[in-house]
Amino acid sequence: MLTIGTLAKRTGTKVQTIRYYEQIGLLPEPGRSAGGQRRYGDSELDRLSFVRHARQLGFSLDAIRELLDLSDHPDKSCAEADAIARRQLKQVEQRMARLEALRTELQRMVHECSGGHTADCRVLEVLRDHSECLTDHDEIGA
Amino acid sequence: MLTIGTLAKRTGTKVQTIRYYEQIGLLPEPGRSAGGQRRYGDSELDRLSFVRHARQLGFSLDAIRELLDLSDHPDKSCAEADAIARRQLKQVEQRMARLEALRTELQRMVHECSGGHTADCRVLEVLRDHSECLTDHDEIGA
DNA sequence: TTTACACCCTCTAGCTACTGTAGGTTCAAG
DNA sequence: CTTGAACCTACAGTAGCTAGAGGGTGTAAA
Repeated sequence: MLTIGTLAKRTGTKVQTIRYYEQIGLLPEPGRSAGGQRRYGDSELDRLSFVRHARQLGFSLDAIRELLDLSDHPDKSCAEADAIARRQLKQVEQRMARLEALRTELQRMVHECSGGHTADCRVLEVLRDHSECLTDHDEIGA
Repeated sequence: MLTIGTLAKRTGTKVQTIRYYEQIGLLPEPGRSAGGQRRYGDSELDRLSFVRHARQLGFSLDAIRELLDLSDHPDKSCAEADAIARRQLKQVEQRMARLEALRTELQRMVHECSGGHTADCRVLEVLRDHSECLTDHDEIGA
């Protein structure tokens, strides 16, 4: 039987995060000690590891909920899990493409800056004049 | 004199977002019509364009605040603006490296999935077994 | 002039995925 | 039996918006 702190250490999660996952129903309510403290077994350890690993791969908590549900029903078709993973892959690829454009523009800004006064700063100039920009006007926060 | 809606359209920003920027002090309080509606001029248009462009490049609102301040003081040294941009570039490069690792693992998951039942799903299996994983145990959400 | 309707106003709450704090209780070692 | 680390609940805060309620304004046509 593990305490919440031990579980946290084993999975690289903060204690609060574990309680949060329980609160939003991602982890089941665990057993308690006589004094009311949470006590975990191996199944909870596995489940939390699954969640953390999926988070590290960038899956949203909603996606993880679906994946957990699929994992709990071994007879269901694999297609759904596959679709979720493909969706995630696509998102990652889109983000990478977007970041690459950003990197290019940032590099340009930085390389062209000569280091004088802000009046002639290339960095600020580029930010001021959107017309020189390579990236377009759509989504922020890729 | 522009209404907030016009300003929003011209800069590709939502009306609410403009009011939000004003609220957190990123944009100055504009003049008002007799009836109390916001009216903007060209300087506000420029300032908002600057903000949006910087946001598109992934700068945080705090970083943008600094950049705006530098932009308002043409005699200051350019070094600070340069440092902010370099910091941002570094962050973008880190995120890209991280996403590349994710992409690799996601591709592996997806390619190895044969499409049967979830019991044998490669996607779920990889998530379950962290030891097969190439990415390490640190930050989430790169 | 009235009326229609798009647009504007403030205020508040909600989103994701946590993280931190306050004020108190439990557990295990010594 | 005492100490101190670890636990408990409950609530507030983070970034950067976004959405909704409930009402007021501005302008153009009838």
